[in-house]
Amino acid sequence: MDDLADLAPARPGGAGRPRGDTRERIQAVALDLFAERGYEATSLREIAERLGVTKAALYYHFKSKEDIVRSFTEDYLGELDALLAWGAAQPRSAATRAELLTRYGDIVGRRLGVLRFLEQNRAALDHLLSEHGGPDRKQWLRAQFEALRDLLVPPDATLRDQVRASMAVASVGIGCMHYHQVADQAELRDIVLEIALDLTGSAPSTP
Amino acid sequence: MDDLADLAPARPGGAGRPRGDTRERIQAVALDLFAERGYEATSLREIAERLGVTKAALYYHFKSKEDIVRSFTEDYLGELDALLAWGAAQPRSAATRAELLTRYGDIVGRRLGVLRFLEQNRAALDHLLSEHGGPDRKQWLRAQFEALRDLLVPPDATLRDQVRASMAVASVGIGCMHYHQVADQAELRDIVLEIALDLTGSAPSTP
DNA sequence: ACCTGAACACCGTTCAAGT
DNA sequence: ACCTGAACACCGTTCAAGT
Repeated sequence: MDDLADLAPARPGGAGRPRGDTRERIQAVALDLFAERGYEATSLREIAERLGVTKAALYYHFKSKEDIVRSFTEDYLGELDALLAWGAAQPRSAATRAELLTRYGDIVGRRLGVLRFLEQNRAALDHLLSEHGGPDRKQWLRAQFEALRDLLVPPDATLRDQVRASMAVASVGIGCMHYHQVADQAELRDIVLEIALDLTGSAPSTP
Repeated sequence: MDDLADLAPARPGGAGRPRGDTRERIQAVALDLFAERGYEATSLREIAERLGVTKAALYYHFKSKEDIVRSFTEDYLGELDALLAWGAAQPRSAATRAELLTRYGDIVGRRLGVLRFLEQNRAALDHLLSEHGGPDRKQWLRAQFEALRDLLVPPDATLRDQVRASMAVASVGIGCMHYHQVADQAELRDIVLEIALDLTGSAPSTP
């Protein structure tokens, strides 16, 4: 049920296994509470109490509340950046579009917990992610969203095609997230990609 | 600007307008800040300072911070409830679907500021709107979203058709909101509705 | 290395008191 | 009716101190 398995601490100190798993437990509890009740509405006291430590103890593992968020979002954001870089280097063909949407679905599908957190905390995020990437990183998520959309349409696309490309991107994210509890995730992926490809297929109005 | 006290009654019977417009100014400033920086991240001190009053003054006009939110969301939520009630009483035809999506677009288009606030503050909202409607009103927005979706598909619809209907609803909201700055809003409405109707049109797989 | 206790300024909320 | 000043418990954060 948790997708935090791949969040290794990457702590220095040679070959010694860091026996304290407190850091990872903080991440797991925080992602859970932040996604469910919201980032601002969740206090560090709640997180600490759930783990049986004091508030101050959290500050040994993370330098701030925002830092906890970064620790489980940066991987996702990095993968998205990589996808955008790859897409920018490809020809703007139908095959590229299909590949972009498929890979995007993979990234999203692998980190549904993080995506749910992002969706639920949009307002808090612009303020949170200002460190990631450049300096003027307000509206970060939106910028990434639009970058992906722009790879799906020619630079001079009509408003109609832009909107349709936007909805293609949104379909993948919203579809995977909203239906994350369905049994057959492979079927869901097919459905979502069919919608997304429909929307980016040129076919202006011919039946 | 002198002292001749206006002993005006200040309460002309029925729904008397309080001559001070402080209440509405609070609403406007709050909606603005809540949508931009987020509900939790915006303090009452900021709102009060912008209006040149003290924090405590806000509590004369609203009984809590949440109450300010309710004051500008209840109209929108009421209209949605009315639409759902209307839809539930209609036959589940293609004409009804088109009408539902069109009316939904009208409601959304008329209150983009509120919708933007709702989208940006999803996490805070479940906690906020627990008063509205019944007692167990957690996940309120989601419940309304799914109710609208369910009016667009038969009760035994396939997963594919359910997902497509979800995306139809989402298209209207996201499309209107994401492209709220475009000049020709009528054109946008047509584009968004075309997408939504495409997605709810039965056409299983025939091109 | 890992954590605590006490302190800091700030938050939403209340309330007696002013006009 | 409309607003203020001071108080309340809580928040994120810091830091000297403990093991």
